[in-house]
Amino acid sequence: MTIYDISKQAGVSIATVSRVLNGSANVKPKTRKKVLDVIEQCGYTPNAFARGLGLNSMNTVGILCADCSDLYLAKAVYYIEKNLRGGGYHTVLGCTGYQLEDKKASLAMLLDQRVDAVIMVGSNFIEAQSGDNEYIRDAASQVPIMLLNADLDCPGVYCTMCDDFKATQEVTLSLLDHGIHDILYLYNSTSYSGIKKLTGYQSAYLMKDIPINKQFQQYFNGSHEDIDGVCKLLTELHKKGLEFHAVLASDDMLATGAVKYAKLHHRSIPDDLSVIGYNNSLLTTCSDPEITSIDNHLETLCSQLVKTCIGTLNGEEMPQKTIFSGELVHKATTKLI
Amino acid sequence: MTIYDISKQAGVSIATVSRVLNGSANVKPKTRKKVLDVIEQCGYTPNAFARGLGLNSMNTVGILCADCSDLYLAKAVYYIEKNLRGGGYHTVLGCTGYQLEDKKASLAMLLDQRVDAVIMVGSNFIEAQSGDNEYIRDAASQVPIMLLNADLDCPGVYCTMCDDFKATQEVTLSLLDHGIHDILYLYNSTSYSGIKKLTGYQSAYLMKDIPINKQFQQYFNGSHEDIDGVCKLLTELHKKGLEFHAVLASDDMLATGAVKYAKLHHRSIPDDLSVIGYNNSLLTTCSDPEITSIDNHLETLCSQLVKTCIGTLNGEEMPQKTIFSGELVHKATTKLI
DNA sequence: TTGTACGCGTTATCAT
DNA sequence: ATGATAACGCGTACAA
Repeated sequence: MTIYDISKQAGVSIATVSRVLNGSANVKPKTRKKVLDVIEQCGYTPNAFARGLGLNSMNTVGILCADCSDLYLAKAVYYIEKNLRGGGYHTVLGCTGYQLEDKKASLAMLLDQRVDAVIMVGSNFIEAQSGDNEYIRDAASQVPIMLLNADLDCPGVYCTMCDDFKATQEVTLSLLDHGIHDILYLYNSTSYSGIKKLTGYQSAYLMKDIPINKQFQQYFNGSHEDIDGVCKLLTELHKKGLEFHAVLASDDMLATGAVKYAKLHHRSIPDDLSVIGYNNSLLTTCSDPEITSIDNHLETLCSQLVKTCIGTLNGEEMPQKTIFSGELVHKATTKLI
Repeated sequence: MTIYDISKQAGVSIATVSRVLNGSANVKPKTRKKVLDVIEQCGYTPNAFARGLGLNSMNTVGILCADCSDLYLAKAVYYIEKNLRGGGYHTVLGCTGYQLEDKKASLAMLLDQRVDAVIMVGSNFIEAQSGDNEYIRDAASQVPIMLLNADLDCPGVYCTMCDDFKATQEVTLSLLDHGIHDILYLYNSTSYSGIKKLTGYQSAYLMKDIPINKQFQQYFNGSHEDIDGVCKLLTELHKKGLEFHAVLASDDMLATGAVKYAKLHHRSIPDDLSVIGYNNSLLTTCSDPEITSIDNHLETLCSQLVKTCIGTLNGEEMPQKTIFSGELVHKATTKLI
């Protein structure tokens, strides 16, 4: 069933059918109705490939994320897809994993597929070595690239992020002000935003002129679901004699591990130990006590990102960087005001 | 940059370029090299739309799920996408929500986009009223439809699922055998597999000739993340005087709520109360104690589903139904063998 | 082994 | 307001 079949049955030319299909004004109401009737009756749908060939677009945006089964990334994908759909765009998804070569390959696949734009979700897409981001710059010369929670200065690259630095800085300051100076910072990512969070923590110490103990910055090198591993790490530190009265984690999973550790060693939360997570995800309410966590307003970020994306595709001038603030959500693992 | 440009620069016809591109055997090695060099040098990529138009396929499969931020569905999407990519297919994602009309619209979008097949993830896609599944049957006449954890008898529809009935039946039997007769069954879905799980529970009572108390079948009508709501529901039942010494949940989130309830009311797990979840997700290890849960081998299901999908697309004869067994994974909320 | 020419189903540009 | 026709870029049957 093609546009020709419709045109014949309706007794008009394909041009007229096309006009009806695309809502062109220049078509007599009576003709329009006739054509629409035939279309309805035949259950005709325009061929998307032919349309794509002609317009050089299938209204499709690619989403890249390392692992869409990750609690946080999954939510991001969800919000982004929803907003894209609302804007009339299809979403093609690629989970790249954390290896650079795989990221490159996935991005190349999307470009081959002629997506209109690419959205890269998660700061892990920006590598520490500037040269390793070259493939993103290259891609940006072909289609707009949108980054969520990452930063890359380059024409065609648009960044939407939460000010993670400020968020951890403020929380750390607050803890220090309450007399808790031995804050263990627990992190599992050295990505762009991972580093931002860490430096936020460090800067608070600098501001208060309190010396930083490197022992208090602990990198957890395990899977994103290995809560027990986190518990073990803290237990080791504990046994080594490291004293800490707060755990600030770059991730709710890590914070959950900290709560487990506290229970295992009968340390009372929040009196003896405060725990603060990041993302304010479902995990914060699974734990007992529920975990205080930094919320980076993911839904807002995603909504704004897609607005910027669609705006750009419409040829509008859009901001290269959009930055929101995080917010500490108090629950039961802290006794701060 | 088109195939014409390449053909000119290489001094051959577009047919030869096309042959090189598609790995046709009938091309002289020397010619092939020359063409490949030009392609390499120009960074040429075939236009996917034109290719799609000619072949009537862009090697794209649509995934539909109600909510890809749901822990379980996200994992499914992850595995499926991975397998599809491995098989050379692109993935377009649609989150439909739980409303029938939205599901219909999403499916229609995918068909308009001319995907090669559609994968519907989650039993919530099969409605209780048979007529409400008509849109799926219609779609199946156009492209193969793959169902994960759902069942629909219809040509062109392929089902891959876990035997949820057997899984809950066996667990319930085991509890009954251990003398626990007051098992609260907690569920939040009346989908195909939701019903299967429930009837598995019921059938165990029938087999043992133990009367069923309807009070023990509790439907939780809340959000998929409302752990506190679950806790409240159980508290209410408790206060009403309903006695139960086990909670069998259709979902780990519900089980997490049950653990919370137990703590709140100082009921010891597993001595006074056993708790069993479903899906064996991350949530089972977030709780303290860790939750015994039924694992339905999602990764295996997804891998098999994609095999069936790709096989079908290759014109091979594939089984209409593939059924795997679930497995109880013992953790700390049960004392069964 | 290679080249020519047509078809795929649209959109868009001109005429009329 | 409508129609004829040329792109769009590729795959492929057929010819050479």
